Amino acid sequence: MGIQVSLLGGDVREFERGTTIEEVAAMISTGLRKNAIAGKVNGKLVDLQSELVQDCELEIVVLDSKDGLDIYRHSTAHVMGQAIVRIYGQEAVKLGIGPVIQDGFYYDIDIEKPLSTDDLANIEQEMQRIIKENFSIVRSVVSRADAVEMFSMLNENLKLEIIQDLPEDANLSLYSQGEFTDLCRGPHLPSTGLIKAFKLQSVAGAYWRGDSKNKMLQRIYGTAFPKKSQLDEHLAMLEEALRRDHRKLGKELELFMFSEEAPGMPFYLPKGMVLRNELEDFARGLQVKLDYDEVKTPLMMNQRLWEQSGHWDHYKENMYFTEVDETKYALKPMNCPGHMLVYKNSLHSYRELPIRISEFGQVHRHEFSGALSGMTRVRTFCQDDAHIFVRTDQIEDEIERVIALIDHVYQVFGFEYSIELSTRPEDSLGSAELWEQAENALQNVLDHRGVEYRLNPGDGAFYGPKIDFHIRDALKRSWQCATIQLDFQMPEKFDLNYIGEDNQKHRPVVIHRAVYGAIERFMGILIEHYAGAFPTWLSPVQVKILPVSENYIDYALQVKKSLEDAGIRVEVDIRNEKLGYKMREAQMEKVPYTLVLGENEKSANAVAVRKRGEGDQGSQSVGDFIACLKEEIEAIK
RNA sequence: GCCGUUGUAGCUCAACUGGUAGAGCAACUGACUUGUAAUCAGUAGGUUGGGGGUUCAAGUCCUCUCGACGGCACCA
Repeated sequence: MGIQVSLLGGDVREFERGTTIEEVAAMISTGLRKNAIAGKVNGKLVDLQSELVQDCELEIVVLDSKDGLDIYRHSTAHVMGQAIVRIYGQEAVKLGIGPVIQDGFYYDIDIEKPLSTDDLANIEQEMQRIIKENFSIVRSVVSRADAVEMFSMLNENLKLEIIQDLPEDANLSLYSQGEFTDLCRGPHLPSTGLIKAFKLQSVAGAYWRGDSKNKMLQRIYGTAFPKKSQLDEHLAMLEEALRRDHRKLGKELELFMFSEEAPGMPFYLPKGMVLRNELEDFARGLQVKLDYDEVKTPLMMNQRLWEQSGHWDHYKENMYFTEVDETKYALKPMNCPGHMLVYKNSLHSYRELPIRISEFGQVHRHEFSGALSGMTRVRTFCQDDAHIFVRTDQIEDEIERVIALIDHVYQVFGFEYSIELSTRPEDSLGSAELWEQAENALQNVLDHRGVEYRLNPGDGAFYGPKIDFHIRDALKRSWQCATIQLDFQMPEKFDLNYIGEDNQKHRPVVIHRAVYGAIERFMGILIEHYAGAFPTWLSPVQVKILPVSENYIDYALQVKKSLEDAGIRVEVDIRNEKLGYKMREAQMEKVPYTLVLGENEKSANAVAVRKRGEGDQGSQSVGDFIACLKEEIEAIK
């Protein structure tokens, strides 16, 4: 008898048992038959050639869908594997895994010869050949024993390792195309000839199975798209990202520098310092309104403090130490212990809570050399940190307030963010009960707020679970910025208490929070976000004045004075150059407003305004210009 | 930390298989007195990241080391 297949639109149709998905697609429409590359049966992806054997829900997967694209790229990865084996020989190459990722795919291989970009061109050529040969990609199912035998013969010991970890009685699927067979769950394209546009991008080292104790393999990254135009578009996007790279812009715009004398530790140049101060002032202003009390604690404290806090046990690998007068000190990697001491400096009543102690705290963390990257991963940075001491009944309320603050700040910058809830890590402090309580509290707030978030098990801080806010940079890498952490441990370690209504001592709970996270990282992302063209309130130079010739320098300096008096950051270009030359530089420096001053302006006590990105705005009186500008700047705060 | 790549003037980059470094911009000097993205001419600028080695000869080859870059691992 037939089987009932319910299709995506809600239609239920009857087909003969054993009908393939391809046949179903063909029966629906010829267009669908042409675009179909796989099927999704009861939510599970399967090959186009697979047969329907019972009643099910069926979705025909077309190339243009997310699933379709993944399958397409996965098959491209297999073609790459095949090409590599062809070129270097079965004996020299051991294939690892070749999955699909965000914008493409990779394949990890064990091969003696270090691969270079030149080799990638060769591999691409061989891939073209395989695509041209248009092999059918055929699935077969074998027993575990058969699979072991086969991959043993091929000496594919990485594949064997994968098989070892699969259940004893598992049937494994193999995919063959021409002379090449790979262990794979699938599904795949029906044939290699369907691959149209791909590019191999880079080679990198990668530990086998992501474990640094294992051998390092070579990983080849590539990407593939159904259409050449889409591939070109993607590659153009990557180039644009490179143009926005904060390391490049930071140098060009003279925001910051690095030196061999202090790897991973940024030097702020005058213009970068302006940007940073604006960011700090903005946060400070908000925090004052929200009843935070700002403090500053020492950069360096006695080692015993870190032993007490638990950092010594859980974090010493990442800390810097020093010894003077036979006393051991540690540079602070976090601000919390300092703030605990501040809290303990006086007695607290339940009426005072929440107590919000904030600090723009400079911390030092010894990151691995290979982890460093521009401003986004550094060894010293400033956290816009705060520790909020609350009663248990105030936890959720206070976390709500912090989330609202973070949301407000990110909206000001136009950032879209994603939220992660990170739970208890392996190396953690405190009891399971307290952890559960803390995790539940965070989860409650998120659920109550109705925001989307991703669960990130085992990624919490050693003293508590956390809610992290991630922003994507120009290269689509996601960076953790804001964080909210709930901590029952530090209050214990430091024996914190407050006097309750009952005149008894009670333990407060600590909420750690940062909005920017690290100002360095936040700045890096900001630079890429704005491509260096900062909104006026953040711009290191807000107005650049260009006198048309030497004759108008006096007037230019006079206008400069007026602007400075109004609190505007202004520069005058008094160099003996043509206007076009100075204008070009002002534009390249991405200054928001350029004022051209010549005879017309001087006689009218006016300025000719050019706005970045919008061109000549005509003339305005000096007073009007200042008023407009101030209004624009104030609007943000 | 690991794998790979890489380091030449302030910046961006050249220098064939080894034959002892070159351009543009910037800087400086002078001329031009300039109206919205580069005026012309001249001058100066480098122990080729650092140490060691091979060689008659090293920017180029080997080695150690430092930094940077792409990933991996790490990221409280």
